[in-house]
Amino acid sequence: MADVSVYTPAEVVEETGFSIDTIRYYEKIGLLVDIDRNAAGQRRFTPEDVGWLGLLKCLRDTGMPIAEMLRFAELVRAGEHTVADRVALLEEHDRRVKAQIAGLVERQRYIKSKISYYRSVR
Amino acid sequence: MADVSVYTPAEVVEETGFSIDTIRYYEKIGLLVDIDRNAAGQRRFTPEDVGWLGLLKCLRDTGMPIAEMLRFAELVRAGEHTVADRVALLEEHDRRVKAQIAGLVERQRYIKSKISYYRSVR
DNA sequence: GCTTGACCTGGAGTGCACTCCAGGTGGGAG
DNA sequence: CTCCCACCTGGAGTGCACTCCAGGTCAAGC
Repeated sequence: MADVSVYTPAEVVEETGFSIDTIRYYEKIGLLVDIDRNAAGQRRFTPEDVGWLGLLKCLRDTGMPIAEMLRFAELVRAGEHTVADRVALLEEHDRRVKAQIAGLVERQRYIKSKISYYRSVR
Repeated sequence: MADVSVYTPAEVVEETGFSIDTIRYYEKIGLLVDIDRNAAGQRRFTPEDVGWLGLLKCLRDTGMPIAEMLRFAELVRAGEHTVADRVALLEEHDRRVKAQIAGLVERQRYIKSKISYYRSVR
């Protein structure tokens, strides 16, 4: 029976929705550090790694550029004394997400009005 | 006194928020057709052109790929009998925008919870 | 009349975020 | 024992949507 607290690459792909190539890429650029390896050199992920990838996925899918995720990753690695900075970074991002949603809602109104217009002339 | 129903490239940039390079690029790939020229070969846009660019901006800013804007542009050019197809295309896009907003709202919750967590351990 | 600057063209270059590939290793199922 | 398959590496390639550049034209304000 497999150790449920260790994930193979395939399991992480399944779990996070990232492709294996993306995960390797993230490790290469330093978004992911200190990933365990088995004797054969294959990656073995902890639940913490999977959780971290989940957060990265959330940030990526809300439009955070990699450069900023990297800054965040460095804050996390730097230790507890950076918690305030992390909060600041996330709050800034949260504001951008809010603006993004507002913009989308606004534009959706325009699209809907266009649809109504087309319906009226059909 | 300038004719208010004719826009220079600079005015269109001001009006639409697109860069002049993007506008030329859109003309090159066929998102923009039959743009008037003055004697010197410079572009002169009509209010209709500006309106069309405004719609393109909305579609672009809600994530529609150029290939699909191109399909839409072709429908518009093909004439009145494509109105139903245009509605279908816009409705499909509208559903994607809706999903996008929902995803963003959901992820924003996660970001906010992360912020709360950091605040609690600070 | 001259300068300035907005505009033109074709084509090359950029930035981002992956994605793919060749060539190779190691371990478990049959 | 052999096959297969998941995995490995470094590095090249991709797709999208612009963005920039060199070299040139024209029109209007001073």
